[in-house]
Amino acid sequence: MYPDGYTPPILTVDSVIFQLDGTVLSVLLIQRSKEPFKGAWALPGGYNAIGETTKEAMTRVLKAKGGIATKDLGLIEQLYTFDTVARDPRGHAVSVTYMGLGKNLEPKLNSTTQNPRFFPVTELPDLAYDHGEIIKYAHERLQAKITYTNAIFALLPKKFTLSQLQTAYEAVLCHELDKRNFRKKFLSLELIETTNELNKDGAHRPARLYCFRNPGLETLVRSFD
Amino acid sequence: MYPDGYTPPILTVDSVIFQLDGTVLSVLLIQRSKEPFKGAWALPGGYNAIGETTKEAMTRVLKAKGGIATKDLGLIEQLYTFDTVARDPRGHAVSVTYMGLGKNLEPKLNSTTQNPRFFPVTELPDLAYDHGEIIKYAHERLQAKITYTNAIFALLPKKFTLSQLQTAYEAVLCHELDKRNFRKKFLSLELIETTNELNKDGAHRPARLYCFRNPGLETLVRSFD
DNA sequence: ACAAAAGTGTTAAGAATACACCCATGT
DNA sequence: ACATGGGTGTATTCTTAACACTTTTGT
Repeated sequence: MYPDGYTPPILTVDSVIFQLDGTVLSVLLIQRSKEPFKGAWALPGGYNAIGETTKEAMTRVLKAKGGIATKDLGLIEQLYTFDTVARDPRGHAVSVTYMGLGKNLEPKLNSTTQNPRFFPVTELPDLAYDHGEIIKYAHERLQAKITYTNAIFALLPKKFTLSQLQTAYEAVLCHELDKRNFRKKFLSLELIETTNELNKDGAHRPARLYCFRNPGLETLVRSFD
Repeated sequence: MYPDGYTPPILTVDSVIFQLDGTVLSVLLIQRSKEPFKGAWALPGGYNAIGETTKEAMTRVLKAKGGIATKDLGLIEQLYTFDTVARDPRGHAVSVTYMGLGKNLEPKLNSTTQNPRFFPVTELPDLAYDHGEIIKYAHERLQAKITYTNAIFALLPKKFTLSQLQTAYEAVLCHELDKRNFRKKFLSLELIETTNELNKDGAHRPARLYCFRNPGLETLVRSFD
């Protein structure tokens, strides 16, 4: 099977799935059904077997344990590979982590899902393994990513108001932005354009809807914030 | 050994070691002594066995095949994990890659080194596997890294002139910078301070030597370039 | 009429860019 | 004296940051 005398460590994948819930950034967690850390909350993750890419394993595991289909995510990115020998009490496991961004995700429950639920990043329960560290790392990466790319699109509906856009930035960055400066700056980047539709949703002036010019990830000409 | 019916892929590590040779950025390659790709140039890399962290494996392999001690590197960073199932013709291998930065590295040859040599990044030979892609990725990461951190320190001697510093930036970024603007900007970041020593090295005015205030990696207050 | 969010401009400070000459040394 | 790289300043443009009121709608 393997070359002479070589035995590899276990390979696992873990996913950090973010979405916006109202004005806060949330992350998908599952509740472990087995030891170790039985009953504790954790990132959806599992084994990566030979013949399967890490992304395939991530897709399979995310569906099975978290009830989320990878194709419903707007952006997926490999984050980091965690491999402290001691991180899994069962033995040496190397975990390749991915970050996924989506919107209005609703875990579809089935016989293998493990109580998937979105938690605000500011109110996380106690977490299994080193998953708290992984989420922190993912959040920092996301904060950086939205300042030099248009990655925010993956957290928003196709058509959105400037207020929604600003709220998304504020949710990820965890601080407030000045409305006039935000709009001026963002519009000057020429990433979005107005549709001529209006969003009438309350007892106030309707808001214009915008959409991104290009569907994919782009690097900004001037970084943001 | 493993949980029920689970067999992991092979785990390998590969290192992209950069240093400056005069005014160009160079990368360490070895010449493969076995199939596949026998005789071709490649990044120093090898198996990562159970019980060994990826960083430990990287250290061991870099010494064995490349003749370079990890402790001689000024900065080491995990880059990305490459795992296209087809990337290694022998079968499914997942490679965790690291980037290392050093200065005046001289491979120490021994019975296991495989003809290690530094090649300018602009003049690479044909490379085994997907190592050309990996080097390109590492180079881009390094370019980004020196614009928002003081990572350049790892490519320079402890004391250096502003011209050496500028040359290092130019070598990594592959484009020229304006001398006056470079100096004004870099000094305003307050990362370096003057020693009162001079570098007398030729038939011209001696240059002041500077050093970094802090020994470790720092994020810049304003990003560079 | 009131509540609620949408939308809008100006000024001042700071940062980036473009650009050319004198200085100190060795030969 | 000349060749070589070291060292320096200013003017212009662009970017950021601070800041408050009017508009449009539903109730």
